[in-house]
Amino acid sequence: MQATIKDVAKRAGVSVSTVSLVLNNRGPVSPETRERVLRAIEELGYHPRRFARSMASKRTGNIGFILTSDHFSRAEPFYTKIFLGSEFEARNYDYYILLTTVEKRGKSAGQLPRFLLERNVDGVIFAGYVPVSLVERVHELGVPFVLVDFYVKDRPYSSIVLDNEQAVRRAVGHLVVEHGHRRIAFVGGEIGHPSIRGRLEGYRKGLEDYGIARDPRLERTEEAHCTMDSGYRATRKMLEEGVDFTAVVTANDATAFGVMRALKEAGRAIPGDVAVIGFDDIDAASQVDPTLTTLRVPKEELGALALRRLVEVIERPGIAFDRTVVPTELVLRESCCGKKRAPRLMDLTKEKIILPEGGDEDEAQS
Amino acid sequence: MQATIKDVAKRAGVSVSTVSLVLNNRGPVSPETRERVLRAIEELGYHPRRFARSMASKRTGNIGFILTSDHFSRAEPFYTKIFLGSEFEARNYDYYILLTTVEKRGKSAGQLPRFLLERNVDGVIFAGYVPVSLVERVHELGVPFVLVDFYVKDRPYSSIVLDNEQAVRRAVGHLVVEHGHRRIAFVGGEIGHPSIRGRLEGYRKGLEDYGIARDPRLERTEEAHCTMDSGYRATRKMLEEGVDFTAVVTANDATAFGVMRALKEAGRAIPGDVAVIGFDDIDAASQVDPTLTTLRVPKEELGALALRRLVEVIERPGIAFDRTVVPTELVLRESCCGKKRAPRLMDLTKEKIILPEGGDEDEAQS
DNA sequence: ATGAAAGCGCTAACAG
DNA sequence: CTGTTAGCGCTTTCAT
Repeated sequence: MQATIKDVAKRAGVSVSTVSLVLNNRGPVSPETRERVLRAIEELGYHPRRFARSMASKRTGNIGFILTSDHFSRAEPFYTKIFLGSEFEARNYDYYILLTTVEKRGKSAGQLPRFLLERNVDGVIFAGYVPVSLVERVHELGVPFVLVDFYVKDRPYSSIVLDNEQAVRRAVGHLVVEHGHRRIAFVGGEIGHPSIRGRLEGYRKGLEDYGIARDPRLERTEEAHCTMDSGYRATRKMLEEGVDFTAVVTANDATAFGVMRALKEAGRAIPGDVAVIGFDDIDAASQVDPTLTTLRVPKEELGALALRRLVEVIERPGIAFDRTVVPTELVLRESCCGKKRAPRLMDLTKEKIILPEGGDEDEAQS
Repeated sequence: MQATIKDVAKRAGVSVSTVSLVLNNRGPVSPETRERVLRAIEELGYHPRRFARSMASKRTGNIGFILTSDHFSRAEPFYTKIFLGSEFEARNYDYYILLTTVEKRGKSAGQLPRFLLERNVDGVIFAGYVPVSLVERVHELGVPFVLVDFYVKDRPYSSIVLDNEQAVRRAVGHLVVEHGHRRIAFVGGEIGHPSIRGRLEGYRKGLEDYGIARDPRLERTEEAHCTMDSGYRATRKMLEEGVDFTAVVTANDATAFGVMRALKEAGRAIPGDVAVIGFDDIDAASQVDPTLTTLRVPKEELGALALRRLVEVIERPGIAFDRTVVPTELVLRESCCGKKRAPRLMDLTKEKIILPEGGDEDEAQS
C-alpha cells in the first residue's frame, strides 16, 4: 500500500492538517515543521491521491478537451499539436486533461461527454469547430470553458483565435507588392467555419487594399472541406473554365497541395506561372516541391494559451470573457518566391494583438 | 448543486446503500425498489461523482495512455487513431483515458508520468516504441499495463502487435508470384524498433521462400527513421550506386512516398520499371499517384484491443500475459499492379492469429 | 431484500 | 503556528 497523509503526519510527528498545509503551501507553517514534513514526504515517496483531494476540495483537477473526431484524425497533426500544447502546460498547473471526441452532427452530437455528466472536470477546452449547441449546453451548465481556433459570433465566450483575416490580407499584399500579381484566386471550402471565413475576408480586404476588383470566378469556395482533394478539384474546375489567374491563396496547406498538383498536371510552373500560398505551415509544407509559402500557425502555443486562459477562468469565476488573437507568420518559400529568392521568414506582426472585449482586464498574454 | 446519492435515496424512499446496489447492479434488490430508484435517478438527472466512487472503491476509473511525443505528432495520425480506438472502447467500459507523452530519451525519459505517481490510473497502455526502462518501472510498480504496436523481447508483458513479419513476407510473395520480380529491395530505418525489424525479417524470409539470394546492397536500413526523407535518400543512394532492382518493399508508407519521389526524379516508371509496396495504409496512400499498394493496419482496432486487454488484466490481476497478433491486409493498388489491374483487396489472413504465450487462456479476441 | 454505519484520503473551518 | 474535527459522496461489510 502506498503511503497516505496519515503516514506522513506520523513520521513527521505532526497532524495531518499540517501536512495538508505544507502540501498546498497554504497557511503559516514554521520552517522547521515544513522541513520535517517535506523530508517525511520524500522518505515515504508520498504522493497525495488525486481523487481524495477532489473529494475534499470540490475540484477535480481535470480539464476536458473536446474536439470533433474528424478534426483530431486529420492527416495533419494540427489539433494534435494544440492538444500537446495544452497537455504540456497542464502539467505546470497540475491538471490532467481528459480528451474526448464528439461527432460534428447526428444524434450523438447533442450528447454531453461523460466527464461533464459525471462532473469530472473543472473546465473544458473546445478545439476547433464543434457543434454550437454543445458549447451552449456547457455554458448553461455553468462549467468554465474556453474555445481555441473557434469562436461563436456574438457570444460572450472566451476564445483563442488566429488573426486569419489580417494574415491573409497581408499575404495578398505580399503577392501584389513584391511580385506584382493582380489576378489572385482564393481556394477554400467549409465557409461556415469562422476561421475559413476570416481567411476569405482577408483575401477580399487584401484585394481592396490595392484597388483590385473582386472576380467571383476567382473565389473558389464551392467545396465542402479544405483538403488536398478539394483544392485539386476546385483548381481543375477553374482551369477548365479558362479563368485567368497568376496566384492562388488557399484556406490551408492541404488545399494548397491539391492546388499545386492540379497546376502541375496542367503544366503550369510554380511560381513561374502561378504562385501559391497556404495556411498552417504543416510539416509537409517545407517538404513539397516547390516548398510552400504559408502562414505559420503556432499550434502548441494556441493550446498552451487556451489552457492558461481556462485556468484563469476556473480560478476567477466572475472574470470577464475575452478573445485573444494570436498572430501568424508569413513564411516565404519557393511557391511564391522561386527557388533562390526565398528569404527565411517575415514577421507579419511585431507585436501581439490582444482584443479584450467587454473585459475588465487586458493584460497581455503570450 | 448537483444531486447526490442521498437525494436519490430520499426521493426513492430507500437508503443510500440500496441506491448504490442499484447503481452497480450488485446484490439482490427487488424489482419494484430498483424501479423506484431508477426513476428517482432519472428525475433528478443524477450521475454518480467519479472521484467519490474512486475514493470508496480504490479504483480510479482512469487509464493512462503513454506514447512518445514524436510518435504522437507524426504527420500521419497513426497513433492518434490507435488512441481513438482506445478512447472509444473506454467509453463502453466506463473508463477515462489520460493521455500523456514522454520523451524518447534524455533525462526526463526516466520520469514517471504524474498519473502514475499520484496513483491516478488503474492501468496503462503504452503505444509504440517507448523507453523500456519506463515499462519496467511500471511493471515494478505493479500497475497493470499493455503494450500496443510494441513489445519487449523475452519479457512477460501483454501486448498487441502486428504480424509484421508474415505481412511483408507475403507481400514479397505477391511481387514474386504475381509479377515475377526477383530483384527486390527493402528500404527502412530505425531497425531497433521491433516492428521495423520484423518487417525486415519478413522481407528476408520472403526472398528465402522463393530461393532468392539476399543482396546487402538491396537492404537499405542505414537511415535512422522511417520518413519520406529517409526513403528518398536511401533510394537515391541506391540509384547512384547503380544497384539493379525492380521492386521496393518499404518499412512504411511515408518511406514509400520518398522512394517513389526518388524514382520519379530518376525517370523510373512505377510500377513499370519499379514496383513499390508500403506499410500502414495511411490516408495519403490512396491519394498519391500512382496509388500505393500497402499493408493495411487496423489502427482503431489495435487501440480497442489494447483497451479490452487492459481491462481484463485490471479485473483479473493474476491473469497470464499474452501476445495478440493482429493481421494486416495487403491492399493492392497501382504502385505494384499498374493503373487498371489493381483488384480491390486481398485478404492476407482469413483467420486471426493468436499466440498465447505461457497463458492460461487462449480465447480468440477480435 | 434493505438499512446502518464505517470508512476511503484528503481539505477546511475552527480552536487553541 | 498547529491540532481537532467534520465532512466530501460513495462503496461495502454486517446486521436485520
